[in-house]
Amino acid sequence: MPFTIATWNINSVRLRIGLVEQFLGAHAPDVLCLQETKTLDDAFPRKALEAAGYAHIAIAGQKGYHGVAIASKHPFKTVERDDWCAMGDARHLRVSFEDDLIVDNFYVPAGGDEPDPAINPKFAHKLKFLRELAQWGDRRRRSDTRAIMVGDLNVAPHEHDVWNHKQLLKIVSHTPVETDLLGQVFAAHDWVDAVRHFVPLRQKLYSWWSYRAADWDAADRGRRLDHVWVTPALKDGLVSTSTLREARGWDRPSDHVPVLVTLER
DNA sequence: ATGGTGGGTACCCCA
Repeated sequence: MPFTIATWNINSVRLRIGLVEQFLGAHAPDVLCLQETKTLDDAFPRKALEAAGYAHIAIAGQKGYHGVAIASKHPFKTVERDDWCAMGDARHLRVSFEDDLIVDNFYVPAGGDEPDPAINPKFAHKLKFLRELAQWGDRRRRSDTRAIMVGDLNVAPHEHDVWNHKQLLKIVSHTPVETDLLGQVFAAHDWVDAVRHFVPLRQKLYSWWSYRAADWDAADRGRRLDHVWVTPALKDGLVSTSTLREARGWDRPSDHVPVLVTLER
């Protein structure tokens, strides 16, 4: 049975629940992982997702900032939430399914504007979060573990994950210290980039375009900040991927678009 | 070199 997972930084799930419903109606992933839900759990639009066929919902919210959620057509076996950098932020959820498939959903700190941890505490926090992720990856996992890691990792790791590699080297999300650290996270578990598995590294691909550009589509100054990684046990089952650029042009859009991966589980 | 827009919240935080 093919299984489709989607990840989407929604930038307020309450404001954009209509877009979420539209997306689910059109693409019907088995599992949708959201970031930046920006709402307390009590105010999460649970009923709308249930009505769309997603009866199983895991939420980690906080007031105003951050917040992640996982909505699923299939029941969870376990739901866990880790605290990263001992900040108490709602930036992570892990669920498993009856067949022991694991899904981790992350919202990595954006890191502010100044890429210097000595003067920018937000950037220091981001680097610490990525170092913890690399350590987390060090935990020994069985070679047959079937796990998927998704989320807004707020790092565009490769040259063609940004519109201008040379110019972005000084910009938070594409600085060498960040891309090196994300590389360590990636290597720690022998992850497979399920999107780049299908889209060659030489081809530009973005999942985020700033709200500040006058014409995001024409300027096309995007970055690929949203990722879907799988363990080697799932690699041979990878079927397809899509990054829904058109969603950036929807009415009152998120600045991120959904990224989907289909695989045989 | 600068400032641009869009969330949340409560007059300022964050992306």
